[in-house]
Amino acid sequence: MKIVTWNVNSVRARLPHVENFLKDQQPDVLLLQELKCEDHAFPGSLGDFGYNCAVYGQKTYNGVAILSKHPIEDVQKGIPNFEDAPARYIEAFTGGVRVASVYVPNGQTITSAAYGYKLNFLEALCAHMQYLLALDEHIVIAGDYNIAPTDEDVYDPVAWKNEVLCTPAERESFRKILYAGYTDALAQKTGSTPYTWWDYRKGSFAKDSGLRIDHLLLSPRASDSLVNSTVHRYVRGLEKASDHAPVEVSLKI
DNA sequence: ATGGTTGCAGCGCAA
Repeated sequence: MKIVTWNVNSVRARLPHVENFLKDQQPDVLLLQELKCEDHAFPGSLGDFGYNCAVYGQKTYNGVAILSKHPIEDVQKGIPNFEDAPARYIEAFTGGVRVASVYVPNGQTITSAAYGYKLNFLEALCAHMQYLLALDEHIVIAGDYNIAPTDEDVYDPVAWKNEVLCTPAERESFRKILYAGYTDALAQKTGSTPYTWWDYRKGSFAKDSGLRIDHLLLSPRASDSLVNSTVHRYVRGLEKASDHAPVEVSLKI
């Protein structure tokens, strides 16, 4: 069972890349973030590739979706018990796994209202993820968390010290989710750099100036079935690429 | 060099 998360930075602008990715990689489930379109504008062609689609769209900003080769059931849009107008969370049960596609707010700057909102969002997300653990299912909550969990996940930790994406409060929020019982599937990967996002500016990808901010968090049951995880870096190197690469886990289910 | 790039929308904002 292959599950992939990918912030596409506009699904319409990225349509050829998404189609090619589905054809080439054949994931069972593809979790998308930053659709930047409403439900009616979501490309219907993706269904033609053999995927069912659950879409929570929004005009211009945000938007998340679940694509699956398996039937999609029990769809939940938005984090329960969290008043949150932007389309940043969608959850469903598919192929024996409960999955969610989450787009955590960026946070802009530490002094902005957006930063406080980000921390509130993370608190609500953590509470809901804790609730889900009681179901004792295979669960994969994946997406753009907009947090680099440790200095190991940053190309220049000194330059990024206390910058948004790397602040102690954000990292504490992330650790709370792990302490609740989730496993960061990519955390123990060694070898090449683990980055998932490279800024469009300053030739960041060519210099591998990246951060690891896209994560797949696994419930204990899902973690026990984890076979492999990988970042599809080549996708970031394509013409007209998203600034995020797809990130994959394979589970033995 | 307080910059740089992208997407949406149609100007500045968010990232």
